Amino acid sequence: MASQTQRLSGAHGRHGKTTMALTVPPGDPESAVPSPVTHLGRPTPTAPGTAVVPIPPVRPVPCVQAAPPAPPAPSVPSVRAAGAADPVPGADQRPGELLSAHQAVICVALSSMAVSDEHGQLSGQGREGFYRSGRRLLSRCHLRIGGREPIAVQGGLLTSDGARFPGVVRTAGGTGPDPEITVERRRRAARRRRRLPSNLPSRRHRESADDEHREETVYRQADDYDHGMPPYDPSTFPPFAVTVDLVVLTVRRHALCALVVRRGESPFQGRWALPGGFVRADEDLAAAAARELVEETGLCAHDPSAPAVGNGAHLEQLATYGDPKRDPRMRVVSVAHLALAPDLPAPRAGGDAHSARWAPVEDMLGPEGGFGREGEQSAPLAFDHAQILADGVERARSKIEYSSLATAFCPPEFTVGELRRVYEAVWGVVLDPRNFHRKVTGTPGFLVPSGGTTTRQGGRPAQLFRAGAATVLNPPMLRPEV
Amino acid sequence: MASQTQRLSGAHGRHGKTTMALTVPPGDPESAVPSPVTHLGRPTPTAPGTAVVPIPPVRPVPCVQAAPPAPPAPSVPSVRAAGAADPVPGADQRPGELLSAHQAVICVALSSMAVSDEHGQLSGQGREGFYRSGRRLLSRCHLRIGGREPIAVQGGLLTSDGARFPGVVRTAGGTGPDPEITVERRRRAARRRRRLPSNLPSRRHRESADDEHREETVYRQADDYDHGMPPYDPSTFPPFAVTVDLVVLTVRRHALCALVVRRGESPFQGRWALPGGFVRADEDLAAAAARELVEETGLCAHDPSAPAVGNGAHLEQLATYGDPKRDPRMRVVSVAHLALAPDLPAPRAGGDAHSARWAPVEDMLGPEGGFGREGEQSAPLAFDHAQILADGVERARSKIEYSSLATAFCPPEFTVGELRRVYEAVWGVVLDPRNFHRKVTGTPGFLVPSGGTTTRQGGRPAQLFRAGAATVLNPPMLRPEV
DNA sequence: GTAATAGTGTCTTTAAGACACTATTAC
DNA sequence: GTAATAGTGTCTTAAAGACACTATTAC
Repeated sequence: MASQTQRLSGAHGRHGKTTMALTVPPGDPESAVPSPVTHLGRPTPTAPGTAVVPIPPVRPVPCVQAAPPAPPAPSVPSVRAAGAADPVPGADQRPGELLSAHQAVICVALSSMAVSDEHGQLSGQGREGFYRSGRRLLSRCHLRIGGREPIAVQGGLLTSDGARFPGVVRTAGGTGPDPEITVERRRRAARRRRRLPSNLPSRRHRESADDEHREETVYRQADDYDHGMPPYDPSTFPPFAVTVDLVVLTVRRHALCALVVRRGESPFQGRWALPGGFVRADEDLAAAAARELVEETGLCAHDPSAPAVGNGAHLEQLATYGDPKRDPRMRVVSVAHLALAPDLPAPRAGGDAHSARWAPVEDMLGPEGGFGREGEQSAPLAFDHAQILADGVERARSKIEYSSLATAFCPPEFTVGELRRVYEAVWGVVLDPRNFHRKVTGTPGFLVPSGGTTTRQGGRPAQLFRAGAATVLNPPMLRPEV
Repeated sequence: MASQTQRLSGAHGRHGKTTMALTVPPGDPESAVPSPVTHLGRPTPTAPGTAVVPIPPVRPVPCVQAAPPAPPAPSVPSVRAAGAADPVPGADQRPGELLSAHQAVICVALSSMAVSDEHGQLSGQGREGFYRSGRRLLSRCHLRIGGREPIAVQGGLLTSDGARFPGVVRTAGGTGPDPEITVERRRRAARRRRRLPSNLPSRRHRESADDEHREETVYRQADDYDHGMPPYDPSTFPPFAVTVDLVVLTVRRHALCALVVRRGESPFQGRWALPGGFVRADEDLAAAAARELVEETGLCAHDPSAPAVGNGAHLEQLATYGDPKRDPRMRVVSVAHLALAPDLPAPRAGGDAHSARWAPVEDMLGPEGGFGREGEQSAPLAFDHAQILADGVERARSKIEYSSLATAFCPPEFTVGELRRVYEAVWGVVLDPRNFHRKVTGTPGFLVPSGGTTTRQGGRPAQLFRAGAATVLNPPMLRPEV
């Protein structure tokens, strides 16, 4: 491994200028050879224009040289600020020793940059801090509270121009496991339009800002934290991905079916899954679900305030699933939505018949995923999608009891018998046609006659209806015992 | 402004070694002066050990020197890989010219680092790429599809050791606004335990991995995107913060009340808000809600599978709110939960009576937030919390119709009259005591007599009951018309 | 005693469950 | 004709609404 020595920058450019740069050997003949991967900094100590230094042991990070001139300290009420270049207790700073660039942690967003030690903590020691346009904007403010300096707990970049330096202070008589005061310095560069998520939930704060920075110090009493919970600062919010998953239900051939797509990649490669995708940066959750619905089925979700018209589908939020282990790759929180659609010709999914289908929910929710029709074995759904599907089916089953949502499974015009078959398919029961007819035609606003009749189901011509303005069924449609 | 010239690194350390380092003038006397902010690289061209270079115009980033020796290209099926050091068309690479360190964008996590241009895009040009232990792990693979090179669209670091280089290819006859094929190279460093979120939702992929890297190329046909939607790659998932908000309801003095806390900071400083907080990295959503509930009220949420025992509160997920503008600071998706609690002595909230209280929901859900008792004006709740509260109240109102959840508002032992007053407070109606008594005592499993009696409500001694095993009420408790 | 709540019983009304019967089509 | 579905009407039963009446306590 080349990890014990590293070639670092310091290559001299034109005009004798020196720059922060990763070293690349000049004129390497292999550089013109087609190669998809360029390894930089391999151990070639004899290459011209480069130099190799051993990696310093570990943190703390020593300061390269003395600190540059500094502006006067911003006034912080009730806090005495010590010099930033004060040697931090416990830090074996050895001035003059150089820091390995790859030993340090450097965090940047756009044309700003933050440098911390290898553990990702910003303590303000050495060169750590936040840089922009060549100026260190955020560095540590030394605080003394009652003559004591807080013990640094964790440092972190909040955004591209904001950082957080928390610490804790123990008073002399403290005996419990928790420190009595938590102190945070929050610093951010001014002159940015973007607001910072610096201190979302804390309750007390004091502020001090000068022309170039905004700085806040937050004090938390230990009794803010009950039951011995360790102080947790929410501004170090962990990275989440937010997705929407869709439970799209329809009634096909007297069976309740759900739309599933086949996964092309691991994990769960080849398994069926619910359709879904990531929520975009400026997209509402419902909009993301509607977009996915359009992409997968071509259905437009109609506004829930308007009655069902056209071939719009009903779409509502179902529940949110956020088990930390639900996706083995990363933390994904999925906001599941439920869509109820009339019988559609066929799933689209890029024209690939193997990648999407309507699957009877009965086949997917049995023990161990059950078996499909014609004996085709169907593995359980990917991720926790079986649970999401089960929750969606149960929501649909209960919701058609007390709402007029069953019409969302029907075409714009339908007969009483067709609506009854929807109830029978969703609930998995048989209903008395005469009592059902009395119920639905006797509930005001549930169905409105459209005038026509049809014999598409055979038998005597049946009246055609449209969904009425009523959305709730009171008294509800009673679901028979199983 | 000092932005036109920058002091850059190149300070010589001991032993003549040179390192990538941000410049700090040696031995600056002011460095020992107490100062909370250290500005680095201020325009002091005469400072020893430093050099100043003008910022190069803009991107593309020129390569400093020629590329180092490169390993053989990993085999990628159906793709012809060109050399990474090939001059990229359109890049006015001027070897020998030095790059301003602050012109470049550097993205790093832990002891890895990625370097891109100032626009945050990783194109593989120049020194751009992903570095770890001094080796460039991720760089651009030049692809040619049908003799054409994809047009780079966007580059981005996926995680600390994974990057993505998408591009699009137009065929000769393409006329529509969308490119016909989207190509992505996804590269990640091997030998890390952490799984990568490289390609969550795409369906087709081919892979090639060597010992040091994992690389994937993803092709998407244009017909994957319906209705002229632009290609959107979900692996560039935007940063979301995920929180839980709590609608904690109780019945106090014949009124349905919710727990609210006063915000100490902007936005909505001084306004009341629902309690809540960030979901931790390895925490389930329900666990986060239960933790917040304990922190705010001291109540333990009991397992929903077990019947109500002790002073545990009922806790269930309510809905998720993710409007992009719901928090002016950043994108926050909040998973709201509903908790039903018996009447508690007082909110805790660090002992500060001004920072938390039980507020009647009637006062908060009226038009414009309404007014509190005793004429105290109460501003509308912060953020979209009024909507969340309204949804939570409606959930509670409907759920006690068909479930035994109303007992969650009661102490462990309660009388029929106390339970009736819960229904009356939640629904805001008056119920006939005799019919109510017949209903609740006649529903099997709803109430079980505990044997004792009480006269705490005055009048004739009333039997004490506990909540029974039944969770659903069938037929439901009918809610009178308003 | 009054006033309050607790509890039982009766009558009425609503609406669901069960089912007999007729109507209209396809074949 | 048979077989299917569509639709109406009747009887029974479950359960809610309304309310008279008694029971037991505090004061």
